Parts: sequence; C-alpha cells; structure tokens
Amino acid sequence: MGRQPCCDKLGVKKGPWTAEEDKKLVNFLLTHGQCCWRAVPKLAGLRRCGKSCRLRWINYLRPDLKRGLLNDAEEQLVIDLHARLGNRWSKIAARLPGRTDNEIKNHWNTHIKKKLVKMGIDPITHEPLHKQVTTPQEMPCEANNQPANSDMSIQQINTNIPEHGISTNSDGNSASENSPSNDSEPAEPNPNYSEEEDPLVSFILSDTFLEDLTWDFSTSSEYSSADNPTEENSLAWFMDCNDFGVEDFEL
DNA sequence: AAGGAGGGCAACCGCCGCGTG
DNA sequence: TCACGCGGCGGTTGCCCTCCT
Repeated sequence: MGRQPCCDKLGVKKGPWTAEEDKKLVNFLLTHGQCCWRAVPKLAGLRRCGKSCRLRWINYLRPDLKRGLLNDAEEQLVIDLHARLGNRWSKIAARLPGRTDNEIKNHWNTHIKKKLVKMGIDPITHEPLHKQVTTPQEMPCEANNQPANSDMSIQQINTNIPEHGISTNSDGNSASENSPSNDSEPAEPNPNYSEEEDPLVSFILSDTFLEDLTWDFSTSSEYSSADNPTEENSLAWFMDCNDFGVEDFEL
C-alpha cells in the first residue's frame, strides 16, 4: 500500500499562489506563529495543502529572506559548501542567512553548474573534467551523489575566480554523508583569500556559525512568532526587511 | 512583428527520519 | 518494538519570461 497523501487531493488548490492567499497565510502566521502545518490552511482559510503553505512561507513569504541573485561571495560559499556537503541544500542554506535551500538549489542548477562546467570542473565531483577517466557509474562518490573533494579542483576554482577564495579539506578526503564529522571540521583557510580578507566567509564556514542556532532564522527567537506571539513583534521583522512588499499585505 | 527555443524559478511529488503512542 | 503522523528534504516538473531568428 502506498503512503497516504499529505492532504486530501479533493478541494485542494494547486499552482501559483495569489496575493490574496499570500495575505491570508502571512496574516495567520504573524498572528498565531508557526504551528501544525497541516492545520494552517484550515485555520487560515486556505484551500491549500499544509506542505504547500510551509513551502510558500519558507521559500517566499518569510520576511528575513534576501531577495535577488546570490552575490559572488555567496556563490563562492555555495561552491565550497557543495564540495564538502554534496547536494545537501538545506545544510548549505543553513550557512547562508536569508537564503533558502530551494533558491540555492535552483541557483546551483541554473548558474553555478554551467559556470563550473565552463571552467572545466565537474559540478558533481568538483574534479577537473579532463582528469576524469572513469564513468560516473564507476565512481562511488558519484553514485552516492557525494563529491570527491580535492585541493586541485578547488584551486582551479580559485584560479578561475580570483576575487573569492574558498576553502576545502586539506587532506582531500571526499565529503561523506556517513561521516558527520566533516560537518564539524573547520574549513582550511584559503591561502589566496585569507580570513583577514573575508572574515565573514570564514565565520560562516566555521562550526561556531553552524552550531549557533540564532542564525537559524526559522527558529530565531528574535523574530519567531511562536516565541513572540504578538502581532507587534511579528511586524518588527517585516519592518526589518526593506524590500519586502509590506504594503501588499496592508500591514 | 511573430514564433520558437531556452533559461529561470516557483511549486509539486514522493521519500525519509524522527517523535509519539 | 511497531505503526502512524508529521515535518523536512532533494529531485523534478511545468509555467512564464526573455532572447534570438
């Protein structure tokens, strides 16, 4: 037997969200905070699946989201993190405040992938393309969707993108899904781009950042409506977000 | 100016892991 | 220990917009 769908398909609207639906969802979440997503559409008066509401909120409506394309530093960070973590977009997004996993995933697939290929680097393994003599099936790390990180490939990236260095595991070990210790391994500072040059990038790559839950905006107590259930507090995070269309929601 | 091709992105789908009873 | 429900995640799809011919 297949798994039950997350919501009753009948009467559940799909497709692009309207401004009216956005408004309902935002108003509800500002007033009540994030609770049981399954109950949200019902309570908010939406004919949507709870998952759909969650996705819409996380990927689009969340006021702490950054808008626009990833800048060079962010892009470089994504490349580096991808070399270490693979396609674990949520983990990568966790180190990029204001960016969502979906956004990063899309950016990777549409921009960065092509960029790396153009530079002669395999976007999956982060190895130089011309060095690859084995087929993807023959490569365990590929089969597991895990990158084979190497100093050489990373250095090549650095060469091609001189403005922004990236760091990698100094021993060239591939990042493994089964070795969570990699997550906690501090990134080696790139000789071409020292911490002094970009302490922010260095900090984001550090354990301090990853383990600091205050950077997790979805659970941030500063903005969390669950912790600060008043609409006043909730509105504060709207006001902090300059390019958010507050007027769209008549707040 | 019109039509086709390609790219970008929002949203959906289905699986997985975790918490709970 | 097992079953179930839920949230979260990554892969994929499909629509819309832009560019090119």
